[in-house]
Amino acid sequence: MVTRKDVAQKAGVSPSTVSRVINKNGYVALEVRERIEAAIAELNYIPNRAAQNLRTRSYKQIACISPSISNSFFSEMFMGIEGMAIEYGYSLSLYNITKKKHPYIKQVLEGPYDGIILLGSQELTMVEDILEITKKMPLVTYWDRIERMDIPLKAQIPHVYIDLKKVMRQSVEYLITNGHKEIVFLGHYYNEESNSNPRYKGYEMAMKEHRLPIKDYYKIFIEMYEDKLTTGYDAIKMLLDRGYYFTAVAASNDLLAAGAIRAIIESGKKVPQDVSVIGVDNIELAKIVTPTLTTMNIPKKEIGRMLVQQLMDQIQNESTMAKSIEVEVRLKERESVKNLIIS
Amino acid sequence: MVTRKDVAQKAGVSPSTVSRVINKNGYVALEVRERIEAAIAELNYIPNRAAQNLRTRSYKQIACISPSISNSFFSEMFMGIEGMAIEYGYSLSLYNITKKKHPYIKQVLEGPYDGIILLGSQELTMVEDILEITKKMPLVTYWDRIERMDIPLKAQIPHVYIDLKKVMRQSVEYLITNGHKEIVFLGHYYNEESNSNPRYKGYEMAMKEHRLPIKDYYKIFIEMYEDKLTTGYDAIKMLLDRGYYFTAVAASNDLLAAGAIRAIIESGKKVPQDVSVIGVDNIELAKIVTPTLTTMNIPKKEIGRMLVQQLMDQIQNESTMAKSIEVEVRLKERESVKNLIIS
DNA sequence: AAATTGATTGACAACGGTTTCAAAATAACT
DNA sequence: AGTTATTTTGAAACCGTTGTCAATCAATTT
Repeated sequence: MVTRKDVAQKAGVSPSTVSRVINKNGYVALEVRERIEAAIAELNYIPNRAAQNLRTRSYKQIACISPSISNSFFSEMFMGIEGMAIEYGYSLSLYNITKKKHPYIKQVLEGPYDGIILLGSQELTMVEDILEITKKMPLVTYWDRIERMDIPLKAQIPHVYIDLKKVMRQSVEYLITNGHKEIVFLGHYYNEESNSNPRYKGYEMAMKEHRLPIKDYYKIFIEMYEDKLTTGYDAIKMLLDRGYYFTAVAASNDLLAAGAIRAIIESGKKVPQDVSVIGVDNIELAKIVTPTLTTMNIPKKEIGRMLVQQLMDQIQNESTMAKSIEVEVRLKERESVKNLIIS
Repeated sequence: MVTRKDVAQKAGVSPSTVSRVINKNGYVALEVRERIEAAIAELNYIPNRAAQNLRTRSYKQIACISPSISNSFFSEMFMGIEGMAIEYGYSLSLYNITKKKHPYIKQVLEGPYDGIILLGSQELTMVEDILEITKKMPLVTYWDRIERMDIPLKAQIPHVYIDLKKVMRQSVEYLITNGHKEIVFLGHYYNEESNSNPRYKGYEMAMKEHRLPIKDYYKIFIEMYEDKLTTGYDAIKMLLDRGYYFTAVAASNDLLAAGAIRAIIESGKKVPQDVSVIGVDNIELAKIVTPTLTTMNIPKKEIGRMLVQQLMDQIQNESTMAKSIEVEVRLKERESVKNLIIS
């Protein structure tokens, strides 16, 4: 292995001077710098990263713990994270957590990282684990569940979030504005009762505000798993088979919405002519589906960037204050919602 | 920061002994071991990874360079890679390369990695870069382009691959077996002439073998970009608009196939009743699309695992022989192909 | 009882850098 | 010419481990 010493010898200087050239700090005579650079090139010298890490007490790496990245929601967010991290000179390790196991906490804490970004879905991760990490290493999360935690706990975990209730409410209000009255909520199931389900609350709020009754069959709660992509399909198909009437489906994510569309089309109806569908997330799929999906765009890249910024804040300034940053969501209009008023 | 020294002091032993406990090697009296373990727990001691890396000259990390991981083809492969890497006790850094830039080579070579896995699509990466890396660090690739390189070059780059020609041929033969004769090839465009286009070659071979004429409008070549998800749609739509006749579309990946389906449905025809569509890849999308897509399943997870195995081979045994491993592809039947013979 | 073996420990030399400090050389001012 | 800044360098301490080696001590064999 070629070391700094070899370079120094070849260039006829001391190792210290070579360091100065590598790190571009301190004074180095032009002539000497060139000689050293030549030696570096000639020897194909690459500084030993482990030694640098040891000496500088920093790894220039952050770990990202994420649910299955096959889910394009998270992969897009990851892209945002990566882009921003690179701007800060950091690279990223990725840990996918799946349903079965998560010994990741130990691995990550013992790993060569300066900080951790946790993307959480559902209940895959435990609060205690997070709090444990927080004590040992800078951490920031994007974690659905955090919204449902109590204030003191929330205050301990830096996070970037979107207001799910608000999002769902906007989504449903858009449908209402377009003349829809019979709107099915196709959403996530939470272990707790539905009144702690922010998505449903948003739906409920929009409906109530506009004095629209919520019939029983409007309420569909689904357990989302990575491997169950057709749950939205199944649910809406059942509704249609039983002859229930509705003019729109407000899904709490695009996957469910896509399933709904498929069920509707298969039943012989048309989207959006007969039934409108709206989603949340705006994942790639939304552009591919027929018809293309109107949805609430969650700015995943942007969230990724903010996560990194907040983490860097902690790493660089040792600021202990756990920040909470809300990201706004906007409607992305496409083809899957019909305006019942104009026509 | 808590170091091994602190632990040693607390436990009343020498640092060396603490090391023995951590690494579980050498002799340590039971009683002493317990004392040390207690001290470790109490002090919340975590071994400094940089020091370990430096000392052992290994990072226990590998870098994965991949095209946009939003593409579920690659994210699935990544999942396979990650799973296998963990079994070997390694973790993964992920670098997404995009169209614009790739200064990744330098970054990765200077990074804390024991090896590199390169997932390549199209021409994003340059052969010279790869060869440069090969000289400095264990590397293994899954890279479409490698199949089109000349033998001596190929022999220098360890890789796992699928035979694109064979795959496409199987796909088309399946259509033919199902009674299709007028089959449109909807495939990738390569810079070179089509006779070095393995996908097209496979199509051509199947058609010729069965004495089926290839009409001009059967041949569609498309430049695939991440951001152009609708190119398959556009192409087939044009064909339909102009009134060309065909009973099936053999697409060279699922994205193109999905676009084709959408175009066909929009034109008022049905899939597979009027036109059959077959894809290649078997990405998640294939299950979601309506109708679900019959496609050639590329075992992405499996490829990922083999990539890691081959890399570990290099890392551990210093075996310099660049291996070439072919992975077999199988048909995954779903709903998008109609059997014209039975009906 | 002496000698051999095995278990158990600590001292110490790396590993390959960064960074502080002081010395030496050069340039800039009185 | 003498003094004071400013560049330019190398020596040396240190980062926190691993792993070799020899020393110690108890157990076993001759």
